[in-house]
Amino acid sequence: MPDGTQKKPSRIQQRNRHLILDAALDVFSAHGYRGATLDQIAEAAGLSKPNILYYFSGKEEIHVTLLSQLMETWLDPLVEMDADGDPMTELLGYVNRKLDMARDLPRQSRLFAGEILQGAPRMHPHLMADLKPLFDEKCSVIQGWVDAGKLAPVDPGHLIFSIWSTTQHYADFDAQVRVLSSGDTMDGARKHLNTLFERLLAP
Amino acid sequence: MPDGTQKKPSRIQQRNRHLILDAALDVFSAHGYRGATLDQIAEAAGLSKPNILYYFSGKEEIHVTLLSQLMETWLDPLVEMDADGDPMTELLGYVNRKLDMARDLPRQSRLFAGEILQGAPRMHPHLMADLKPLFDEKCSVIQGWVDAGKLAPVDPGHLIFSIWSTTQHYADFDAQVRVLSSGDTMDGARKHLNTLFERLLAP
DNA sequence: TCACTTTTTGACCAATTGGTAAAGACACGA
DNA sequence: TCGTGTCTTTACCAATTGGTCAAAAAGTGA
Repeated sequence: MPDGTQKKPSRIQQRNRHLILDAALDVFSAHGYRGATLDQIAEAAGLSKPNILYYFSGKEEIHVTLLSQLMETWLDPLVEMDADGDPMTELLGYVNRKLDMARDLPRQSRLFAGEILQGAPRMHPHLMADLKPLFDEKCSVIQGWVDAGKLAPVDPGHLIFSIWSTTQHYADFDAQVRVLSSGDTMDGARKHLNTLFERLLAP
Repeated sequence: MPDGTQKKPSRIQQRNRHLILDAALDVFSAHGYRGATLDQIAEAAGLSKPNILYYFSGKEEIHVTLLSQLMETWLDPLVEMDADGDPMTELLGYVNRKLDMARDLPRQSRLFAGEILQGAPRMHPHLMADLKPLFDEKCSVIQGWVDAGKLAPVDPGHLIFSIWSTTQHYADFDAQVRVLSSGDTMDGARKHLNTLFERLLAP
């Protein structure tokens, strides 16, 4: 088995681990943890099942690896929100970055949503360790902006929830959105959400 | 087996079908379709597995029954939105009714979310047949309000998406919300969402 | 080329899962 | 009380699933 403690993963190891994780993202995001099978992942990756288990110790390790990687990507746009910038610009920028992610990384969004939906059994520690402190910090920043009169009074926590829910909706509920709307969904969504949060936040 | 074509389901049939559906709602909403097992449902219902299959022809029929029942409940608050009422009152009323549902029926919300998240494999027909016409109708109503100058210009479809996403977020992402907030979440949510939509929609 | 390591595979489990068959327990009107 | 239809259980499948193992194949450096 590939020794995790060694420094240099071979070219082949890098390629195959990447193939597996990408295939697993497809399968897990489409069917959920329990609904995904190693056979499906193996076929999507173009490898045999035992070969997959040569690179990962089991189904759960693949899932956890995916979730860990996801956490970084997920927090990134929020990290970028700058306490010293213009409040409205920063917040609308955050909204638009989240909307970009819903458009460009829908599989990741659905993987995350599925995990939370089922009570975050595998992600709870990550939420506590990584998300919570960042969330609290950014809430303080927003509260500071409100106190300085640069934003209309708003509950920072619920504001962030609103940004998350409205943007991720277009990835997570895509099947529903597609039934109900025709054509240029994302353009309309962007315009609508910018208006929504601008009107909410203008002092 | 209980003949579905007959008029009178016995007292026992009613009770047991109800027991099964309630247990299944627990299990399906917590683990998703594939993640739920008949044994779990049977145990939660306090019946044996073959006994469950005496009342339902299989796992899928239980799920579909649940989804069909859910559709009615789910559309109800939107049906109630009255074209002849005061636009702002009607829309805020809708927001608050959806928030009530997120608070009182989180299992149903999660069952629905899980189904959509996985591409609505079993619900797509229902969405087309029931949800779509209602959605279109209410979009027209809202557009009428906008045209009459009673609301700020807004895209009706995306407005409805925003209402759905922000309210259901508190049920579907409950695990995350609970990590991040303390105590009186629902009260704060209600105040925040009323402000948000009032500010968006005030002409 | 050869020895040695890394990668891949085919054959195989044990456990779980959705589902069945048939016998038994129960309810209830005559 | 009996007989008939409703309900429940015991015992069982066949298929799927996550995972193992030893051996074969493919690289790799000298």
